[in-house]
Amino acid sequence: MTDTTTHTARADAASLHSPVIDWFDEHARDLPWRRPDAGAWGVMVSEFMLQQTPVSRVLPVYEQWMARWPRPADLAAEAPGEAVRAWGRLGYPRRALRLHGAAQAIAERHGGDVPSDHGQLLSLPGIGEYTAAAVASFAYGQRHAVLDTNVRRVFARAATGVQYPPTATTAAERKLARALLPDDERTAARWAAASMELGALVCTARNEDCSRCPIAGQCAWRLAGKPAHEGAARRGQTYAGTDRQVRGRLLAVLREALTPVPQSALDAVWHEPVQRARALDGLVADGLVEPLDDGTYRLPG
DNA sequence: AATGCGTGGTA
DNA sequence: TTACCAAGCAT
Repeated sequence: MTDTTTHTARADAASLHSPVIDWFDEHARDLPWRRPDAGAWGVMVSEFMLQQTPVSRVLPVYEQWMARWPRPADLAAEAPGEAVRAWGRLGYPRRALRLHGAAQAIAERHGGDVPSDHGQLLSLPGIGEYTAAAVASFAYGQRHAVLDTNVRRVFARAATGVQYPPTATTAAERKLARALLPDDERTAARWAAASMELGALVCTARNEDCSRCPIAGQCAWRLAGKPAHEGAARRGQTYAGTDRQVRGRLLAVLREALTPVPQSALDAVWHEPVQRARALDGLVADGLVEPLDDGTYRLPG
C-alpha cells in the first residue's frame, strides 16, 4: 500500500468515527449490561448469552442470572446443572456450561475478578476472538477490533461496498477493522460499541434503513446502488428432525425435573430409538446430562 | 475449513 | 410454510 493510499484510508476512517459515535450517543439502547453498575462480570454474562441469541430473549434471563449470581464466585460455587437450568430456553446450552467453567477459572486463577487481559480472557472456556475483544473493550475500555456479525456487515457495506460479509471472518476483515480503529483508547472503545449498535438497529441484515444512517453519504454499498449479494445462499440446516431438536427436547425434560428422571420419560420425547440414543449420548459426552447408577438421568451435579 | 450446536421471531 | 436471522465457539 502506498503512502498516499494509506493516508486516504486513514482519512476515510476518521470521517466515520464522529458521525457514528454521535449517533450512538443519541440512539444507544439502555441495556442493563451497559449500565455503569453492570461491571465486567455483567458484561461477560451478557456476551455469553448474546452469542447467536437476540437481545429481547436475553434480557429476562440476564436479570435473573445476575440477581442469583452477582459475582463469578457465586456461580462457581453452584452445580453446573443449575447453570444449565437457569439458562432456560436461550438455546445452545453448552454456553451455560462454559460460562460456569469460566466462572470457576476466574474464581481459582484470577482472584474472583474477570481478567482484563485479552489473552487471559481468550483462554477461558466459551470465550473466543469476538468475546475476548468485546469484554476487554466494553468492560475495560481497551482498544480492540470487535468483530461481530453487526460490525462485519457495517464494514462490508460502508467500506467494501458489498451487501454481506463472508461466511467466516477473514484476515482482510481483521485488517480493515484494525485500520478503522480510532487511535485513542477511549474513542476506540466507544467506536466498537457504536458501530455494533448501528448494525443492530439501522444497518440490519434485512430491511436496512439508510435514511436513519449517519454515514449513508459515505457508504460504498449504497453509493454503488446497493448491489445484491453475489454467490450462493449462505444458510441451510433445517431444524426439524435433526439431532439438535432431539437434544433440545431431552434437555427440556431434564430442566423441568426437580429429581432424576427415568429412561422412560426421555424415551417419550422422540419416536426413533437410534437417533434418540445418539442424542442422549451426545448430551452426556458434552457434560450436559449426567447418568446415575440406578439408570436415571439428571442435569450435571 | 467445515460442521455441529437451540430456540423463536419474522417476512 | 419455508428460509433466514439473531453480540460465536469448539473441534
